[in-house]
Amino acid sequence: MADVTLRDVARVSGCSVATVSRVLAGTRPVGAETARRVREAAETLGYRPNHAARALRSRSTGTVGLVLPQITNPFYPALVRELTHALHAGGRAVLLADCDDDPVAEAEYIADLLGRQVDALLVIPAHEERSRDAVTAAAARVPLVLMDRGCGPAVADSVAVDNTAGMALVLDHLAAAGRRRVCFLGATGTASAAAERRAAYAAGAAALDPGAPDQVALGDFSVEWGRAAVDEVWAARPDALVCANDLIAIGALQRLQQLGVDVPGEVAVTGFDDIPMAALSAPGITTVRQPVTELAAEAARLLGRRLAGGEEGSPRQAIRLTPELVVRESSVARPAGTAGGTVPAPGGAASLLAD
Amino acid sequence: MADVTLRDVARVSGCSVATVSRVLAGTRPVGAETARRVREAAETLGYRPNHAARALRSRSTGTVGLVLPQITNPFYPALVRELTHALHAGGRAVLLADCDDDPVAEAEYIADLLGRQVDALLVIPAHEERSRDAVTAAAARVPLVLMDRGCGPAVADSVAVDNTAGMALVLDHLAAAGRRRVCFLGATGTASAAAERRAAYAAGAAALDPGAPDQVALGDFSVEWGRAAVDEVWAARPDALVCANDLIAIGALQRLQQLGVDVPGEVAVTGFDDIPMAALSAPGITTVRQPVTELAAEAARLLGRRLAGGEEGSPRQAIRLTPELVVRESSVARPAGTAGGTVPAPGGAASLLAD
DNA sequence: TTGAAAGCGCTAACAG
DNA sequence: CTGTTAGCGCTTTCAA
Repeated sequence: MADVTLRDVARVSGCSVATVSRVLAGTRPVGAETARRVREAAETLGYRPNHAARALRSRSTGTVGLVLPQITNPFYPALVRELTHALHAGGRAVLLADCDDDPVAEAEYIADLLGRQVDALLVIPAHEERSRDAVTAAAARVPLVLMDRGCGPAVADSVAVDNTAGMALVLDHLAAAGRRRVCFLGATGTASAAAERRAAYAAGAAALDPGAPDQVALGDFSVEWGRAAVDEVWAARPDALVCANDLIAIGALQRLQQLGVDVPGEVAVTGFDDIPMAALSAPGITTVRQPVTELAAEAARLLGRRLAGGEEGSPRQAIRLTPELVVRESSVARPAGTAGGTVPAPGGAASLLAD
Repeated sequence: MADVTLRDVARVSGCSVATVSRVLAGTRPVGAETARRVREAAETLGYRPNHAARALRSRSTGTVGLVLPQITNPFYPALVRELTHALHAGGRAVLLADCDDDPVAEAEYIADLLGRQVDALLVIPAHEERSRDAVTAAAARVPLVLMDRGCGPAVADSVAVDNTAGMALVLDHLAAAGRRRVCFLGATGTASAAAERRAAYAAGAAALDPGAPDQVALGDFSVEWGRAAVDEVWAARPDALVCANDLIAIGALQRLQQLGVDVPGEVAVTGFDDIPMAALSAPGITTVRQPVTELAAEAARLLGRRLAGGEEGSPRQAIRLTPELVVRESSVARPAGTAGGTVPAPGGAASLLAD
């Protein structure tokens, strides 16, 4: 029951601790027979390496810190899931810190994680500017990958969705569906999601309607703002509301339903991110799905490369992954035959189970 | 830049490493002047304790493992948030493992976390029976607290919501609103949320309607089941659907709207948990809010007590916290004056911000 | 291919 | 109150 150490395994298998270490770590060639005996002894004794000792000696804890602005942001749980799986697959454990959207707390968590000898850091910065110092300092000490949001140019390797491509998918879809009077319900600020989606809308909407780039209402990424934004733009009688994320779209949809407006008949509504709620609202929301699994895989890969070494001098990488359009009922009128009674197919909706 | 060790601090402050250790850890009284010099030296050198070395020596990593069935379960992000905050407040870091509802993966993660010398474990078991062996074994090695779900009697300390009290809140509310033909849309299985809520419904519903305890449809905790369940019970023309969780309630609501049924006019719908989506659906769903902050605080407190020691022999504690009823539009007809046009007050809905 | 030995940075006896 | 000393369990030279 008590902890079995390398010495115990060495004694039982009749060789030295050094040999046992080599067998178990596979760092150097060891005689086949010896190796077998060692492995057998380790097995029967139930040997478990002591990571603290290993870390002290080898200066590597096999641990990665994950710093988030807010785990309750509905886009993050799926990302955290994929990240932990990708990192665990590489034999690493994940230390989680939720900084509650506070850059000061974020800096403290980062310092604490560095003190705990994390091998690397994965950070979704809480703030475009105010996270920069802490992130830059941390990036000088360990490999660090930024995710989802930016934090100034070339501060560290980064992985994020291609917001411009995503917005283009939405606009193409709306154009193909014959929508012409388009409005954008977005968010203020310089954060990448807000700024890039805004800019991509402005760039792409002119092709639909010369006046569209000016039909813009800016607030924050919330349901409340989505509700309020409808009232700001409804007088222009748009036939499509392009929302900068799914929460805004949900709010817009609620307000439209309250006003008795037919969606998608009178107006189409689109979101961005594909959070679980986008599939569950009625009508389901057409949105841009972030490639969460690929985002996580890329982040893990970048970390792995830097950890493997030999990349010290290589330039920062900024990886952008192309998202996918998920078409649901909020942008496409149902075929006439299925108007009543049938359950709408929740297009590719992930099944949510909970208790 | 290079790592500063206790020796460096000792040399600069002119005393022994032991003294420095004492000052910084506060384990023993140290002369005021010496302490000052040590602290000053540590400060100017930028000393950061090496947690790996500390862990190796003191057999305590200051780290707690958190093992979850599925972070994407919409009830867990808020719980994870509160747990990490509560534990960080106690100076502990959190190692996160998401086992994807697989008890085998769960056992592996638990073993890995133990190998990493976590001081304690917080486990939301993936399965009532199949998680038991791994949990029991782990509980023999470190303090372990079970959360949210059960895992056999007296396996470890546990913290969960009082499902019986929660269901009683719902039934009282419906009775006061004059509802009499009540149906339960629940889940099969022996997991505590399913079984306890089912039993509490059966016990409480008889007071409303002698036939109500038999008006039960059982599936799983999903939106899909919520939709299907309506069709199973609708023939009985209930005036209230009591759902075992919010996802079932969301599905039920969707199906009812599709059938053109007025909610809450013809039928009231209630949920359980108060996940974010419950506030965002239209109408908002009346539900039982789990006391997430208190749940987390209790779990942290139990862990702290066991870690402080002196409790080795004390019996397992099973703490049940009383939830709160959150009344929204799905169970209460709007006052006549506010029927049209105004934005519904999203009763206490947490503001969700995302990008 | 293997073993002996030297620590990694820190804490905890044990003296003084 | 403070210093000396002995390791925690492991990896990694250096010799054999």
